Amino acid sequence: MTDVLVGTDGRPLAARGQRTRARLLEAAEKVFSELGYNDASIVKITEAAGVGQGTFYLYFPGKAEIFDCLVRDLNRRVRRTMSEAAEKGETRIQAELNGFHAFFRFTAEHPALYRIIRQAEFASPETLQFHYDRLVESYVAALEQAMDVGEIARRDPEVLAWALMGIGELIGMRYILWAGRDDVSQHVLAEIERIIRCVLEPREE
Amino acid sequence: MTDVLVGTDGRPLAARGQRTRARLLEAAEKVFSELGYNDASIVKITEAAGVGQGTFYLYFPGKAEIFDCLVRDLNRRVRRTMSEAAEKGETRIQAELNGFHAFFRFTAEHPALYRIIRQAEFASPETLQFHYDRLVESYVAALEQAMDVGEIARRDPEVLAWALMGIGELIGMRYILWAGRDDVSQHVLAEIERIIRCVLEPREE
Amino acid sequence: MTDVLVGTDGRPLAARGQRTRARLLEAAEKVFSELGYNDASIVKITEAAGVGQGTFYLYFPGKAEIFDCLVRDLNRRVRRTMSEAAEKGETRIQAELNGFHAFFRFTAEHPALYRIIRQAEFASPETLQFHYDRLVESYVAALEQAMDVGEIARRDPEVLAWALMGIGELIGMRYILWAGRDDVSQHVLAEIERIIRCVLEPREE
Amino acid sequence: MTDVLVGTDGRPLAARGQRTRARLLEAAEKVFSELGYNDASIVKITEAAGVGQGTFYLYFPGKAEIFDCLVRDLNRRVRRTMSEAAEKGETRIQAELNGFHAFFRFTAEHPALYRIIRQAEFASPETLQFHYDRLVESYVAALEQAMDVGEIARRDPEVLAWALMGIGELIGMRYILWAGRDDVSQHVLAEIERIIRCVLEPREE
DNA sequence: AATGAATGAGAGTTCATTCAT
DNA sequence: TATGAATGAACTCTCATTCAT
Repeated sequence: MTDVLVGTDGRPLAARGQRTRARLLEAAEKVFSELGYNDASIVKITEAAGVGQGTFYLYFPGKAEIFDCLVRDLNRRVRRTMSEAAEKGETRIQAELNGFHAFFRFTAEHPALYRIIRQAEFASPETLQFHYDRLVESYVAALEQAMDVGEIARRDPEVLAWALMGIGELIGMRYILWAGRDDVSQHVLAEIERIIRCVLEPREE
Repeated sequence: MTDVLVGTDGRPLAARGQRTRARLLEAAEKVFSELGYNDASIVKITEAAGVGQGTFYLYFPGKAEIFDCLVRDLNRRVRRTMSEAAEKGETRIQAELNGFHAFFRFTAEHPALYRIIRQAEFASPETLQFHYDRLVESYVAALEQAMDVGEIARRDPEVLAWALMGIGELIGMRYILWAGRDDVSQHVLAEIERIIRCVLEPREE
Repeated sequence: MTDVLVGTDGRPLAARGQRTRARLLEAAEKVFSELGYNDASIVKITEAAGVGQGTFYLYFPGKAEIFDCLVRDLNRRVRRTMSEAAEKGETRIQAELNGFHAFFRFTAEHPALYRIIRQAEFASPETLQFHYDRLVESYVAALEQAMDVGEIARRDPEVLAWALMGIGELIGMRYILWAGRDDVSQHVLAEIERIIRCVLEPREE
Repeated sequence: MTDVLVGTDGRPLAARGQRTRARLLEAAEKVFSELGYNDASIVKITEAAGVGQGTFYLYFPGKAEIFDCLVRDLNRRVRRTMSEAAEKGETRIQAELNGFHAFFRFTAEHPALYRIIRQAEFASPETLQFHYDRLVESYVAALEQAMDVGEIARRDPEVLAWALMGIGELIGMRYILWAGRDDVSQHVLAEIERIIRCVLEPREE
């Protein structure tokens, strides 16, 4: 049930058009993640994609729109990756830990997600909110379910979701992006696990 | 024991000069926080400060430098605010909770800190790291001390510090910045407190 | 066997591009010669060429480069003009005199060459040297040949070349540029001829 | 019979003022000769002179005026130097040769003369003409006198003067300025002497 | 479906000059 | 007599976007 792809003029894209569009998106991820939103330029994207400057505007109305498109795409992928990893967890807590780990690996493979997102604040605020909101949505659904069956402590699931995302985000930033690593170390992973367990495990209070 | 302020030419500033420099910094905070690093321009800053364009360059070599200056300034202030609040806590955990709350209030008063920092990734990466590193430093010192006296659970203090900062950052972003509020609600504050307590309280494992 | 013209991006120019480039060069000659290197500005050049400001940078990386290009172009033309004129001389001395005269006429038609060159000292020293060196080169070749066959007095051809150029330069400046004339008067031409003859004619010493 | 020095306001200068003015002129010669007219700036001149920016305008109405003043000053000095050297010549031709040599030495000591003059074309055209005209004047007087007594060949003294200046100018530029030397080599000097002799010596034609 | 030449608003920056002190 | 903070016009250059081909 994939949406049908259309060009700027609203008409659906033939096979060739779809390929060009895909090339542009791929180039955009590369350029945006290397240069950031502002220093990325249409020329650089089209050059990286190997198409003419004007061609860009056949597929995207402008810089902001291809950026949005890219972020939504990355968001979809990170959520799919996380939920797939979570499904393999036997307990709900294990599932969350798996999701966390999947998030770190995705971050390592797509530094773009980070680098881009963090400057979307002004470039495209709705997109930034969209990104976080969708992640929270996924989290909340899983957390509520686990709370209902008593596998994790009962709290406001939304606040909890934002807190967990915050942990993931700064740990990923510090120990993957800035460390230039492919994954967080076993040590950090273990520490994170202990923290997450403390937060989630039900306990007599 | 304040550093002596100097102009671009290296000469110390007279009273009038110091006032102008302060006006520029104030204007810069406003402009950067409203428009973001990239859309902020020297003209806009000087207009907001009510000085001529050329005047800017008597005090700062360029946009990047006034940005750095501003971030360092805000960083100093947020850390001071947090540690002052922490000092009033009777237990160490209470101290951390106070610090968190102070952080939220500072965020509400200086949305600039957030909005600006989050997009410094490309504009001024060292400044971004400087900001987080100094915050972590402060955290780590306090956490280690508390661990030593057994007031909080023993963990890797650095990982813990990043995790706590992550929580503070996204909660502040969601419940203050995006909510346009002056403080987080009692409810959110209470939830956060429970989470922080879980993370910090020593327990038999 | 003309070099293929390329734009700033390194790609060869289509017909339309070549026309625009030529318009810019023509405009640059006009603007540079009227205003001088320093007071000439890209805006003025593009206005004179009837193109947008940005267009300039599709063809030249900057002011210095279009200047260089122009000087090299003029240099090529003045040397061609001089050597064509020289070829019609029956004796070698007559050839040199013809060359001189051609130089004066060229000067009258392209005051730019003068006005521009004389202030390239700081703006573009290599270009200044290039101009004189190539002229000297042409002179030296001709003078050496004539010395070999004994048609002119034997001397250090390089020193002689610089001396002759000096004569041509200041005479052209004084009696054409400053006089605002199309050519030097018969009288001045005759005087110059006598001087040149003295310098070149072989004599028993 | 020195002119009385006045400030911008027209009032004559006291001893202190004269010293400041002299310091400014000295600094200007240095800055102009190193940087050229256009890249020289008032700030640089006042810094080099060790005075405040505003002080400049107490002595000179602007950049163009101090430039003029400097050129006139240098012109006076080069002419004095040349005529003093010439006076020591026993024959008139020897006198001219001495003058030439003095000119080369002056050039070596004051590269400013050259570097500055060559770009005065647009910055201050009258000053450029003034410079050459005064030099020609000196030449013409000497040449006419020598022609009258038959020591040198009779020609149009003005054309001859310009030709001689041209020789001196380009030789000086090439063999002193560009060569970065203190004087022209013996070889070049000898060659120049032969050329000058050819031009000046009376001969049966 | 694709091109790339052309545009012009707006960016950061410099500097001759003024003027209150 | 001397200062240096302040100015603003003008500069070079970039880039998202348009449009004729």
